[in-house]
This record gives sequence, C-alpha cells and structure tokens, in this order.
Amino acid sequence: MNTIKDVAKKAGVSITTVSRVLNNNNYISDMTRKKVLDAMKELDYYPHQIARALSKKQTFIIGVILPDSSNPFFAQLLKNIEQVAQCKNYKVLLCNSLNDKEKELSYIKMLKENRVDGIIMGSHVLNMEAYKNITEPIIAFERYINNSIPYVTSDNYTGGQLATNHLIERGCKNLLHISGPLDLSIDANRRADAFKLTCIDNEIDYYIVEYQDLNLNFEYFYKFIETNIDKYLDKIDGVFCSNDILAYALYVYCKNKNINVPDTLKIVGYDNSQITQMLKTPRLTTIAQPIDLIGKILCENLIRLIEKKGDAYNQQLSVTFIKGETT
Amino acid sequence: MNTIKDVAKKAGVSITTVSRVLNNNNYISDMTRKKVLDAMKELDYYPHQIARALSKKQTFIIGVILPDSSNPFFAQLLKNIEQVAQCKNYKVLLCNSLNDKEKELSYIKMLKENRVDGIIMGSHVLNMEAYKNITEPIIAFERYINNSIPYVTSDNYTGGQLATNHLIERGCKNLLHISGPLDLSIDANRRADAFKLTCIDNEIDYYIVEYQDLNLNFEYFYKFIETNIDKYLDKIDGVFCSNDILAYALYVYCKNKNINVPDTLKIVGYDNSQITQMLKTPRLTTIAQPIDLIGKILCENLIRLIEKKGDAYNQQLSVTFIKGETT
DNA sequence: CTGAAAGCGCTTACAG
DNA sequence: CTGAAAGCGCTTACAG
Repeated sequence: MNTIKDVAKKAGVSITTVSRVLNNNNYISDMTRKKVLDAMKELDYYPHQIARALSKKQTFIIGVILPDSSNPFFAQLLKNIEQVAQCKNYKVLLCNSLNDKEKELSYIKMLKENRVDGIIMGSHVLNMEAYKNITEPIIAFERYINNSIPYVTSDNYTGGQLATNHLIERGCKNLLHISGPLDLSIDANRRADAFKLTCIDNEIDYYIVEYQDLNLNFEYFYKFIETNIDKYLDKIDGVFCSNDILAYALYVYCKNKNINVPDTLKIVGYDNSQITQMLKTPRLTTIAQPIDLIGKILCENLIRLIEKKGDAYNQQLSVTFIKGETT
Repeated sequence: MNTIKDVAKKAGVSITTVSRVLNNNNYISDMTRKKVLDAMKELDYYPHQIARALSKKQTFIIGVILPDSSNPFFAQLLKNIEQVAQCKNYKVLLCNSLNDKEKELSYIKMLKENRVDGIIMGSHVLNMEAYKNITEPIIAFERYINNSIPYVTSDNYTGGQLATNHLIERGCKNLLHISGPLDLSIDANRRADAFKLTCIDNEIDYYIVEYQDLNLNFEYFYKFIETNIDKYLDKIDGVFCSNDILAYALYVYCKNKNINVPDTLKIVGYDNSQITQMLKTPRLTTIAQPIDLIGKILCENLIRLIEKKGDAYNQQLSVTFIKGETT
C-alpha cells in the first residue's frame, strides 16, 4: 500500500507537506494542496491510522466490554454505542467477557496493550482491586466501582418501586422477586431494595431469590425456574422479575403448568428491549429502561472524558412503567 | 505508560533483548529472561501493540461489517465471530452499516486506513465495483461478490425446498413467499428460487412479494404486512417468510385480524436464532440456519486466509427443518 | 546469547 | 508557506 512518501514523491513535495494536507493544517498554498490531493487520489492513498496513532498517542478506539453481545439488551446497547462512536470518529473494539473473571481481566489487558482511548465497562465480575491500575478513561454501566469511575444507570430504585407498587395495586398479597446476584455493588440491585421496602411499607409478605449471572438466556432461566422457583409458586400471587427474558420464561413455565397468568399469578419484567417490544403474545408488563439513551450517554460521556471536554459525573436515567397482559 | 526502553534500563539490557523476551525468541539465557520479566512486572509494563503492529505490519484486528448488530441474527453471528477471534488472538472492530451505501463504503475506508488484517462482510448494499480495490483478505456472508472473495452461507436452496414442501404437505394450495430484495446476488435469494420451482413442480399457485432491506425489525415488518401483504391474505393458505421476525409479525397480524394460524393460514419462518428458539407462544415452524457455526467458520476461514494457511473456498452449511405450531 | 542501527509510516517542533 | 530531522515504541537483519 502506498505511503505518505509515495504521495510526496508524486506531488513533488516533502512528507511534511503531505502530512499537513492530511491534517488540514493551515498555511498551505492552494496549489500545493491540490497537487497533494491529486497525488493521493491517483495513488489510491489510505493514510496509515496505526502509524498516526503511534505518533499522536491516540488511537480513536474505544473498548467495549460486555457480558454477552448477543443478549438482546446488550446487543441494543452495543449498537447504540457503536453508532455514537462512529459519528464522533471513534471505532469500537468488542469484548465478550461471558461474565468470566479471567476473560474480563485479559480483555482489560488487551485493551491497555492496544492503547485504546477509553473503555466502556458493562461486565462486572471483577472486584474493585482490579480497577486500581486502569489509568485510561473509563466509564461503567450500572455499577459503582470507585469515585474516579463515573457510571451510567437507569433509576433502578424507582423501577423496583413502580413494579412492586403495580403488583400490590393489582391485589397481590404475596410477592416474589427474582434477582441477579446481590453481592456486587451493581446499581440494578437497588431494584431489590425497592421491592423489599415497598413490600414492608405495604405489609406484604415477600421472598427474594437470586440467580447466578452466567448465561442470561431463556433456557437457563427456564431451568432455573424449574429447580428454584417452582416451589414458591403455590405461596405467591405476584412476581417481579429482574429482566424480561426471565419474565417470559416464567410466563411460559406457568402456561405449561396450567397456572393462569395474570389471574392466578401476575408477572412484571424489566428492560423492555427491542425483543420485549416485539413480543405480543403476550405483551409483558415491564419496566422500560431507556436502552438507546443509555448507550448514547455512555459513549458520549466517555468521549467527553477522553477529550477532556468536561467532568465525569454519574448519570441516572428515568424508567417507564409499561402495562402489558401479564398483570 | 512504560516502554520497552524503561524495561531495558531497569533490567540492564538492550531493548533488542527485551523485544526478544516479548516475542519469546529463542537464544536468551534464562537469567536474562528472568531479569527482563521481573523488570516488566515491576514496571507494570504493557507492550504497545500499536507500535508492534506498525513494525510487523500486522494489527491482529478483524473488521466486521454488519447491517445491524442489534438484529438477533447478526447479534448471534457477531458474538460467535468475536469468540473465535478472541481464541486466536484477534480483535474485532465492529461496523454497523445500517444497509446504507455511504456508510458501508466509509467503513471499508476506515478498515483499510486502520490496516485491519481482514474483513468479514455481512452487509451487502454495495455493488461489485466497490470491491475491486479491496486488497486485504475478505470473506463474505451469504453473497457471491467475485471469484476472489470466498463466502459462507447456509444451504438456502434446500431451505426453501424444505419450507415449501412442508406447506404443500400440510395441504396448502395457494402460497406466498415474502422475500428480501431479489436484485442482489445474495445467496438467500435461492430460497425464492426453490420456492418458485417447488410450487411449479407441484402445480401450486404462488405469489412472491419483496420487502426492502432497511430496518429488519418487528415494527417495520408489521407495517409492511399491513400495506403490502394484507391484500393477499384471502387468496392464500400458506406463507413462507424469509425470516422469523417477519413470520412472527405475520402471526401477530393474523391474530389481530382473527385469522386462525395454522388452520386458515400456515406460516413458515427462517433463521431460528436464539430469539426464535426462545419464542414459545407460539413455537414457529421454521428453517434453522446453523448461525453459531456460520460465525465460527466465517472467522476461522478469514484467519486461515490471513495466515495463508490454506486456500479460500466457498462453504455451504446445511439447514434443518423445525416443526412448530404455525403449520 | 546480546546489542547497535535502521526501519515501520506517521507528526511536530524548529528553522528558514 | 515549506522542509529536514527527531521521535512515537516497537522489530529485525546484521555483526559480534
């Protein structure tokens, strides 16, 4: 492939001048610029961004670490991140941690070695220690890691309240919340806090069951329901699920067991990703996170950090209650 | 961040020696190696892969261009590509073309400028001309572009046959196929060929309607059905849809219009992505593409091309008929 | 087994 | 407005 040298030779100028045209620097005579641009076109020249990155110490690459980019929620988040990045001339390097500690760590190492300009962290299996030596701009989704890492989340507490209050208003007396792991400082866990407090306030009996954060797909959730949730089903009349795939799996399970939803059991989900929106049989009652907006803000804030155009601050986006047919 | 120079100084050796340790070159005394490794650890050294890429002329980056990484099919494909890449020490740069010509072109330019080692092309709005000056290893999904670009696809002709024959066996007499744009040389269009020939062979009346390849989501398909498909519904008793989201949209449309599926109208979809597998109300009758395998093979074959470990050849993977509740 | 030097393809003071 | 030279952080013949 042709280099700046080839262009310089063809245009009869120095490589410095070519570089100036490339960077649109001022102080180039129109004639010289034209000569250089012509030479570039003629040689089908592609500026070597890797070389440029080395000398400018900026790669314009953003690393995005997610548990699983094929999960509908993260797929939608990723797409929005990529679109914003693309608009601002950044590229996205994709990392699927599969919620595996080793993988998450090795991806961080990889991103550092590749001198990405910044990192969006959506996978959270590492403890805070691991973040001590990340010096590059970084922004987290849904998790407080430490004071120097801003995070973007939706208003999980309100989400939990909306879901729980709705179940109570619909007449539920015995509630169950199925949650992700509660031991990490994930903001999503405030949904469980809200659930608990709302139940207490309303003198409602409740249970909370945690699933493990491994494979967030239908199959896994269905099996989880069989082995860990089935035993609660005769004691409860309402369930608040921490995501919609789980909620749908529960709906299907009930259908198979001839438990009438919503008459006997009411189900509220969480997320309202594109896939949930597509589901019409039944439409799920759920709490909608503004996924597109979260992706957009994650990326915009990271780029602001990278370009030092403003301070990092945490951001909490509002959620919406969506009435479906499962309550 | 520390460089090879810092490590060399700390270890009391030359940078050449550090580089040798880094690359695990032979002929280093154990003592020297240990000194260097210790220095690296002490300095928390991260080898600068961008600098290495410049001198080795290899980035270990693969560019993946897709129409929309949030579409369930492509999300699953992407995830599998990334996982294979990661195993083989390659990184994935994600590009969402949104089936826009300009975007597709500018992503190609970007990938060339960043000297990616290879490209996986899953978006197909550009004509063949545009591929003339792509000199890097490239592999396409589902499209014949030219003889030097191998492609991976599933056996679309057989898929179309399986779907159509099934509808006929179930007693359908008037069939409709809803297809993507038929003007490009996309292998998926062989589904329409198979549909047509199978209908003719069986003396079945048929229609074919094309949708535009813009936004492959439920909303779009539902509206498309309202405006372009509704008028066929009283003339047909079976539909072969070119993807499952479309098939589900049609199912929902029929439900809303009180058209009984499968009694009055039978529906067959295509793809069987994770999302389709999750859908149980109803389970769709569909043709399963081996999405995970396609992703794997796309990536493996591209890497084989990059590393010149074998010839490029086209690959066609077999599909499976899945009986659901919509036929 | 080890090191000095040139080179990968750019950018950027510095000088003119 | 333009160019020569040093530098970004590595690798790789070449020499010893």
